[in-house]
Amino acid sequence: MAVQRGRGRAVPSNRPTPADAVTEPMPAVRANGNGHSGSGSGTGERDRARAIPEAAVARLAVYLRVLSGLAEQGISSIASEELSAAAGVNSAKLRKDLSYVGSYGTRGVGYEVSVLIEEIERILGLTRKHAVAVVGIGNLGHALANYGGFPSRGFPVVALFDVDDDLMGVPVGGIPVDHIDDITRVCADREVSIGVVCTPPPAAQAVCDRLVSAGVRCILNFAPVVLQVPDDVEVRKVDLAVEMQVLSFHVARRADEIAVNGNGAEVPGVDGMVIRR
Amino acid sequence: MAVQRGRGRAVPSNRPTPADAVTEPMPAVRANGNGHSGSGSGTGERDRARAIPEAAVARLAVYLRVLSGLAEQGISSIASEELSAAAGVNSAKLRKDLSYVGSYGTRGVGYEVSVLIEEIERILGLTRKHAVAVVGIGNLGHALANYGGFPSRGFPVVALFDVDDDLMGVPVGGIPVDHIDDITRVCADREVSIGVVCTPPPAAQAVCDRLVSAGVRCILNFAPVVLQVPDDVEVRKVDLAVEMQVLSFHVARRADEIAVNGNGAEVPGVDGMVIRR
DNA sequence: GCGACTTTGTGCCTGCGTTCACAAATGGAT
DNA sequence: ATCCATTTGTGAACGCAGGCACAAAGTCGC
Repeated sequence: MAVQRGRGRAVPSNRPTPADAVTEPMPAVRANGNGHSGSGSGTGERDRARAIPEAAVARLAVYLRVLSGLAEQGISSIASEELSAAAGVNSAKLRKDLSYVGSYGTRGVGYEVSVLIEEIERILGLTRKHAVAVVGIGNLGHALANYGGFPSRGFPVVALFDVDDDLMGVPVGGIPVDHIDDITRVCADREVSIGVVCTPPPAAQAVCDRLVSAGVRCILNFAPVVLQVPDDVEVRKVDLAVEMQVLSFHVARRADEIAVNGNGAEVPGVDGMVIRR
Repeated sequence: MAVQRGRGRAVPSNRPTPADAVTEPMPAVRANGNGHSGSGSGTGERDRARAIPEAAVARLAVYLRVLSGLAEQGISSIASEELSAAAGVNSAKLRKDLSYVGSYGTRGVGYEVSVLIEEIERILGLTRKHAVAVVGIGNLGHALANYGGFPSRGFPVVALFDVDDDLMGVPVGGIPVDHIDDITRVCADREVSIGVVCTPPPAAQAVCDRLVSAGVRCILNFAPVVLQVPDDVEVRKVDLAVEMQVLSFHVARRADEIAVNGNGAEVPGVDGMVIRR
């Protein structure tokens, strides 16, 4: 998509760069004030180089999907430039991301699709299946239970929970709904490793607590509340209202800019990106 | 953890400060948050205070929800410390985020809930409603059409589209489904400003293109593909598979850590990346 | 009216993630 | 066998975001 960012930096950046910054050895106590949500993890300690940036992990998942598509098309080899375009990222970033996984490219040639798929799956822990439990079988819960994208990617939905007596035993997407009170037993029996919270906001924290005490250590939260969990539990949050509001912000910003530009002299020297339309 | 980070700063290297370095504070032109579509943009332009970091915008939406809850409980005033705890962030970060909105706090007291709600809504552009169109009325589309969280927050769903003839005219969540071929007319009539893509992957790009040519400038994409759009269109992506895979990564990492710790012998020197399997 | 106390707003520092740019590695051509 | 074209892998620079700590600013009690 275009965006010719050709000569990005106009003018040989003066900016002498105060290189002097001989910053001290740096104590590096690595506090980690926590701050769950997001990477949480941290827990510095002897974390050594193992650290793959959270953002990179998310992109690896995207690369993986693109690669799967390529494999289906019978493409067996690809260069970073092309792969990065398909994934919508900068090629240098792609190469660096892949370097976290290992060195599986061939200079002058590119990467072998099958190898990359294998290695990324290994890093993402997709070599084994992760049983998923969905809690809260409302609109969204229904949709997720029926969502084909999960099982096909190694995330079989093995349990559904709710409190509504009318739902008990009713199969949704092939799985009968269990009562939330049985969550501990059922999760243990079916070896659930990921819990998905789709309950109304007021119930979310309680449900989360029960999942945690049932041994679930990874939670995907769709409820618009901030879940409090122990340090060893990983929470990812998908908040539709927030997504919409961020879009709303951009609508508003855009409207403002148009108002400004429409009025008067446009600032010169703008590097493209004018937006007007 | 603990790690009392008491009086940390031990004599910071007294940088002589080469006066020249008077580099402006630089507001930073914040454009297009969502990854791709780089558009590095040139360094700060004269972009008044309108530059709010994307991450801060997302958090403002969270604060807003918390504040709404407080208002319902009849709480009229709150300090940053308490509000930040409820939102799950550091209090300094909260104050900084709010400072992007303006100075509406009272030192020694805190913030008035109603004022904050009003100002955040203003910044996020929530003072006017944003009509939403959902394309692809499958499991997820159904769920979204019925999702009560949207209308109640200023995002009325006003149109539904699909290609399935059996769905035409069928009301879902009170709105009859229209054919995708009518998208331009319907979107114009109902002044749709946000499009939500819930189609199968192969159809997503085409649907996106049609939304764009229908004048929609903000898109929320649930399809697992990277949408290509013009620079003036804002796309946010929610990718369930990626979320799951990130969780999977953490499951794997955790398992490794336990294995390593349990074993003891940690490979020395190796470039980290232990993981082997 | 004044001093003690509380809480905001923000300058500064630190660290992370992104990008640049180039050396190293490899295949193919001569 | 050597050279050239190509593409990877990564050291280093850069810029943004996060967090601390403190001055400013306001409240409350006396």
